[in-house]
Amino acid sequence: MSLSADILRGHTDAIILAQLMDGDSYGYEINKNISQRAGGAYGFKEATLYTAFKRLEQNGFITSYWGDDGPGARRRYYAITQAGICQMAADRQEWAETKKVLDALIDQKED
Amino acid sequence: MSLSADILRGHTDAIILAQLMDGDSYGYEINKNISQRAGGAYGFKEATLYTAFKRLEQNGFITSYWGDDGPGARRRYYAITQAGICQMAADRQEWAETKKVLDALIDQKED
DNA sequence: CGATATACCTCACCTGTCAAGGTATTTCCG
DNA sequence: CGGAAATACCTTGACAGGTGAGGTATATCG
Repeated sequence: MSLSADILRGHTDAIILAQLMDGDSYGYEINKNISQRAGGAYGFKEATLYTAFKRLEQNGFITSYWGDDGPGARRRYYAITQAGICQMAADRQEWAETKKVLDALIDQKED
Repeated sequence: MSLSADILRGHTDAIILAQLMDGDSYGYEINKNISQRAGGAYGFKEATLYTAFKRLEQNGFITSYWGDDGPGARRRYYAITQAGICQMAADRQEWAETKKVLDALIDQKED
């Protein structure tokens, strides 16, 4: 099953920040890691990804720099900031809360 | 904690359908029930609610009818359709999948 | 009679997603 | 060497859902 976009809306930033907790990375790689971790069930569209980077940087949650060119084209690396780490923690709490609320609302009432 | 709107986006329809599984109801009441079930952490804005009703009805997931006027103003009741019940089941599965994927991506890595 | 609660509805605006299109570099194959 | 493919980045315009602000109508209470 693949998830519809609106379902993930609002979690985009948290997902990217979580990836950057493992160390600096660049767009293509971040997206590949996300797809892999999600079991292929989900991946950002490029436009979504770069829009998110811009937003995150403007908010001070990440910084970026041009890295050494490896194989292929030049890469822009992103690093999480202190503020980004705080935001990430808040996002995790919000996700925990979301699960509680939605479980109560979409309530399976099974058994 | 109150949840930001984007987080719930995409779940609006599922939440309403879930409420209607308990029987026909009308806008104000549905919203009150939702707020209550969510422990006050969340409630739809009226505009969101009525937009959703219209969308759901156009998609054939609910039907509506004017009910007996009780106390206060006239009420429009909504009922879930067979298609709505199917949709609800699909939404629940999607929610289960969402939890899995997001838990993997936002990964707490605690202990 | 006016305030308040109930109850419904619409419109313009904002934000995030994404299809489509574009640029540049490197590698691989023939 | 030439061209295709993979890597890698970025922008634009359109679209959909949420929502602030505003509007309507009825019943109740003081």
